[in-house]
Amino acid sequence: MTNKPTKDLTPPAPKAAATGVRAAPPRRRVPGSSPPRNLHGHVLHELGQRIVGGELRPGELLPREEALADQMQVSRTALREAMKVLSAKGLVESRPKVGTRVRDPRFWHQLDADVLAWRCALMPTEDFVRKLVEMREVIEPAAAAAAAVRCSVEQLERLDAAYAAMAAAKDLDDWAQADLAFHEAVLNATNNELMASLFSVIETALGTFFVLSARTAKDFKYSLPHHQKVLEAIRRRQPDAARRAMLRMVDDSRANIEKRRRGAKV
Amino acid sequence: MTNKPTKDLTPPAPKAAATGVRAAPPRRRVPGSSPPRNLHGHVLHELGQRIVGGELRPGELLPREEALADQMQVSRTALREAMKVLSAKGLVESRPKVGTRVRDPRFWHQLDADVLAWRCALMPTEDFVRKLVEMREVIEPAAAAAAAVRCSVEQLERLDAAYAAMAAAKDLDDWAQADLAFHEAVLNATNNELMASLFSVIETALGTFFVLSARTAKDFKYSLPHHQKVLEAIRRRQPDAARRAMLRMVDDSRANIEKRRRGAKV
DNA sequence: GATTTTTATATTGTACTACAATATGACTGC
DNA sequence: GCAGTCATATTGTAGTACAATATAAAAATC
Repeated sequence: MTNKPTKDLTPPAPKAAATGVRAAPPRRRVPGSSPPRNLHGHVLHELGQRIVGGELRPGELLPREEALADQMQVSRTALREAMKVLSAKGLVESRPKVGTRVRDPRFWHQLDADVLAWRCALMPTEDFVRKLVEMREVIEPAAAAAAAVRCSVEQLERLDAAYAAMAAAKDLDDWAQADLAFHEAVLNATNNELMASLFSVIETALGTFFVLSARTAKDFKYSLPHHQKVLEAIRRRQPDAARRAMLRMVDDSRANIEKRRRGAKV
Repeated sequence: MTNKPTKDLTPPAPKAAATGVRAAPPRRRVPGSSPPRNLHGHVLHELGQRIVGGELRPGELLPREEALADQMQVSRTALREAMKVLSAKGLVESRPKVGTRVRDPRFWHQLDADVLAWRCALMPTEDFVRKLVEMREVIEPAAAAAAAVRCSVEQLERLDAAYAAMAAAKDLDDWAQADLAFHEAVLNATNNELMASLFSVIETALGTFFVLSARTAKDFKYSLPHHQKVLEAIRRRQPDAARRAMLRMVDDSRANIEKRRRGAKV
């Protein structure tokens, strides 16, 4: 577990110091987070993806700040601001004299939107998809039930609007956007901001599903009836019906994803 | 919604620049997070608590970095490192020329351990406790069921150890520590790190409960049988029994907290 | 020779300065 | 009245210097 200070950490950006613009790394477009326009944002993403992606392994000691800043072609100031954020997400730990170490995944803030997005930067593993689905099965039926009990008329209107947008969707992109809005509206309708903050997980799960099902883009509206049942149960203030309808939706989605996986073994 | 640059933001620390040590703010000891030893850690906590505690209101424009750094008696460098973390937690948003603004609570990362701890820095509201309990009702029964299906022998041993520590607890502190370990062990036993990351919520909920029940510290072991039922159900690989037992435990805990609240209206 | 104490040293932590980038708002011209 | 231009305030970035800290080597002591 010795350090390798000579390991290549240089980002793909081919010294674009003149323009100040850095070339985007050739990675998949991640759903949730918009590409950073700040320098420390770039550094943050770069290091975050390398750590979560496994390129930088847990326990590994990063080069010292000055060297790392040089390799990344940024100032130590910018690097440190990125490091503080990585540290806040539980990915690294810095101590004087000893250096900055990648922490064990046990300490990572797995529900953080960036961490989730970085996990999906590469094609997500079957195991990770399973875990995402499990989270959906736990969260969304409960949220639907709570929404049926407590949602306001404004929140119901937002649900209606999202459903209408899904019904009117002309392509997969439209559908994906409206679908996301629907599930976010359900979480918000619980009037529990802790529940609503779990949207990062749902968003990642749905985004992954959309990517996996992208090649068979036809029949993307197949789950519309499921959504309608959830909506109607919430409107009628029937928590149990809402829970069951949502659970059916998620289970159906899981079955669908497993079928696709078996079909076109990536 | 105009800015008030003269608003007092000076921390309680009475210019302890000579020693470098800052006086601890007279706030409640928060359960999860250890007091920061770094300067930007202090600044982070200070600003975080003020924002989450409502002293700095959403939409409000903070003083510019130089002025704020002066008021906090730290360098702009340290202040900015704290700001980046606050920004990563969704609490503030900085833009050139316009300044740093406190964001709407809708954007706060409510599941972040620090944000949760800051919400509990003041006495938590009844509403917040209700939301915490709702989260427990959703998360923990599902986790217990998943643990019954998938937990390993090592994980079961950790559960056993935590239960033994609870049974052997001599005072409320011992009990609280072991109780926390038990619930963490259940989450870990799901073998789903996303589920395990929800421990910050459980920790906050249990911590709040301990504080609320501190004055009636006798009979703190009353929930031991509940824990035993959960443990045995997991050991016997009975997910439904585990789910029901855990749900009973949480509901019992909720009833208990409501009774205390009605009794000693704070 | 083993153990404790001291010292050296490498790395992060903090402060300060200077300047670049950027978005707002006022000003100008039409 | 409206579009375009420019001044300006604030954050963003870079660089330097030094303080604090923890490891490891070295020295002193038993």
